[in-house]
Amino acid sequence: MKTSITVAIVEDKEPIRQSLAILVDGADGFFCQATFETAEAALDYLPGHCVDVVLMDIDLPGMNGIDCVRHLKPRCPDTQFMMCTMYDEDETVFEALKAGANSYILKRSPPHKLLEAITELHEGGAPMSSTIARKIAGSFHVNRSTPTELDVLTPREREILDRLSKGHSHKEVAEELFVSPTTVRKHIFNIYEKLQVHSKVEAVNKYLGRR
Amino acid sequence: MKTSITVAIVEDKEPIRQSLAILVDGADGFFCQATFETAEAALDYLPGHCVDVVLMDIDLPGMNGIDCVRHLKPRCPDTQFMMCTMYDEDETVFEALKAGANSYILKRSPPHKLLEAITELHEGGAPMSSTIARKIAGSFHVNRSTPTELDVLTPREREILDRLSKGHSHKEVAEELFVSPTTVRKHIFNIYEKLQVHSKVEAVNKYLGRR
DNA sequence: TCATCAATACCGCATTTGTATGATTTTTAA
DNA sequence: TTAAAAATCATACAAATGCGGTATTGATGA
Repeated sequence: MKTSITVAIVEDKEPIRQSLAILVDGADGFFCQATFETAEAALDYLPGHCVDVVLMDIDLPGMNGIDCVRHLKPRCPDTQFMMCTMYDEDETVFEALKAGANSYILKRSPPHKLLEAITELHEGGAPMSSTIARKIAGSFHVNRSTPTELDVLTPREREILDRLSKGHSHKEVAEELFVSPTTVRKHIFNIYEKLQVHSKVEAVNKYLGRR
Repeated sequence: MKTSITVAIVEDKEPIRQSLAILVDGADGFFCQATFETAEAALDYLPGHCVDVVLMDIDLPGMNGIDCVRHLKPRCPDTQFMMCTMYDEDETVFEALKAGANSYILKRSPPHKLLEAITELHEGGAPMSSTIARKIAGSFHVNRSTPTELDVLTPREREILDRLSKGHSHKEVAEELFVSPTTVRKHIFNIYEKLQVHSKVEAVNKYLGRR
């Protein structure tokens, strides 16, 4: 037989905590090992009894759920933390991820979705409510509206500039592209002429559109 | 009746393109409106005939799928782009998201998962293969411009770094601050130590909060 | 077909930069 | 008041960079 996924719940509101515990314990393959009303109580118990998955409310009395994760994650690196909350404000989401949460689910999700998410989380995924996922993906999106200035560069030149922008040296770029360092230098020289700059930092600034 | 989700496929390898098209067209509620072998062909057609969802391979001959998305997204802002590829290297994933992709699915995903993902994408989600989602969530945990990292710098060091970020040379900074070039170099060396970098571009990237 | 451009490559020189060591003077904090 | 941190300057060397010229090959286009 396969062992159950052990779960802990941190949630201050009695009825919600109860129904979550019942949901988890009632399902096949899940075991609700502990529930806590406060972040402090969880901090006290969990480091010695690491569970597979923690469902963490954010809006708790005293220490909030995000800070609780921040403290717990280093001490229970194998435990997966699922933020489980009402709100989906940008800042809260990103703070939670920075703190070490692996998943962010809105409480309005239907029960079967929650169980699915716990399983997915335990199997190495990072389940997110769809609006959350969209926020996260969108946070990477940069509108690098080609300021026509970069259009004068050849594809090769752009590739080299891109690597320079990552902090690579002439030699490193040469090795990455399997060409000689002198070739790279020549390309860079051409890039400088086209962009009217005289150093890497200036070129990279133009490339990344920061003025 | 509800209208079908219109889909376009960009994939150079014939058999994969075919089976994707058949999969999509054969399923209820989906309509494969167009397929392309190259990014260039997609760039030519799509801006005039925006579809709901584009399945985009990354490893294409000529322009790659990421650059293709970069060009298409601004012109088809309502179209959702799903990267659909073999590999899951960090850089590729983040580049795709920066370019405007909303979803990133590995080709090894089973067919029914792919259809589910298309639906989820169309409904406002951002479906990711689990390993990808974990990468993305994790990227917030470790990096992201950490204001705390710059806190270790002294005000003077920050001032110097700020001028470096504008593309000024050691000597120029020295003149601006009325100190000797060697002093500036000493400061820069200390900055590098604190930020754990070895070049101006890397330091400036950290200063301006890139990865 | 010829001209142009992109990509490759080499040589060389002066300057800038990265790294290291050491020292003096302010400023700040304990 | 004393110790620690910050800012200043010097010297030195090796590596990286910026700038100039030149040249071959392949692709593109007029």
